[in-house]
Amino acid sequence: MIEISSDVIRGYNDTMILYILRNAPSYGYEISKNIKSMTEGKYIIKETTLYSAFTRMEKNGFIEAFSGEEDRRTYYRITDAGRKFYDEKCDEWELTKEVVEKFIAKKGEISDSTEENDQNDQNDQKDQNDQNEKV
Amino acid sequence: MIEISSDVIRGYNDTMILYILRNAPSYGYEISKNIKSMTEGKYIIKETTLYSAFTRMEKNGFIEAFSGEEDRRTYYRITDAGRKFYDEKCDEWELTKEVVEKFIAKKGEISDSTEENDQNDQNDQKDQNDQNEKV
DNA sequence: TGACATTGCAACGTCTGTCGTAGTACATCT
DNA sequence: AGATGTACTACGACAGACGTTGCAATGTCA
Repeated sequence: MIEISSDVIRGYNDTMILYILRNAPSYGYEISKNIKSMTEGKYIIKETTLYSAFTRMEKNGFIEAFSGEEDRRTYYRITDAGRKFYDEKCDEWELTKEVVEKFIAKKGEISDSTEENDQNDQNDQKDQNDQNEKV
Repeated sequence: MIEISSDVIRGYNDTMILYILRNAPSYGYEISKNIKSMTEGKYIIKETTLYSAFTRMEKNGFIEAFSGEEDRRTYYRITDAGRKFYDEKCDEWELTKEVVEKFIAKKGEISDSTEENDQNDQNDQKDQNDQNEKV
């Protein structure tokens, strides 16, 4: 069973939380359940990760805390700055995906000759850099 | 200009390095140039990040160091364990992508009514969890 | 009624990958 | 001779994630 390591998801926990808060204010436990169900159990955010994300994002002005009137929960709502940050993270994700996927071998796509071609491509690009860009 | 934050790419620097070493042994400077040219300058790995990745991956048995005979460079080659680790990282990437993209708003896809529907979907799933999974 | 699970949160310390800064040494170019 | 490029190494700081613990209210089931 493949597991998502914390290093990989790092930097996107905030984005996930903000995604949920974009629709409606919520609180810790509900958000964690939402993340779990939305990913069909593939990703379960740790409690400490979640609550420390709240503290951090409140400090950064991305979310605001308020108390529920009929319960003892601490609710959070997203701010305009939070929406802006979320949008930027979405753009960043597209770029990250593009970059990382250049280094990912899709299953069934690799043959020996293909690998050799890949290597040649890399060298070609490197040589171009040496000549043109003076890296 | 969007920049890729280190938190986001964290956990994939090793994968990028291993991708290059899968084709042929290489050394620090060449690898960093390869990463830059392969991503068209969109991602430039920091020297310290690169060399600390070498140390870590050698300790983990994913790569092996050897000296170039005609130069003073330290070359690295990938091991079988390194290839296995790389393959696992590729599988993990597919899963990570699937998970993260559930929380990413694609441009032009969002309307007010759609957002409300999203919210309803989340609540439906949450309620199902409450009843079935006893989260 | 009593035991146990769930809900909801806070505090504390640790770990790890990244990165800023700095330094060394040799080569090449102008 | 000085600037720039190549090829590393060492050190320390930082930040996000997470393990652990604790605690209090509520729900559930026997």
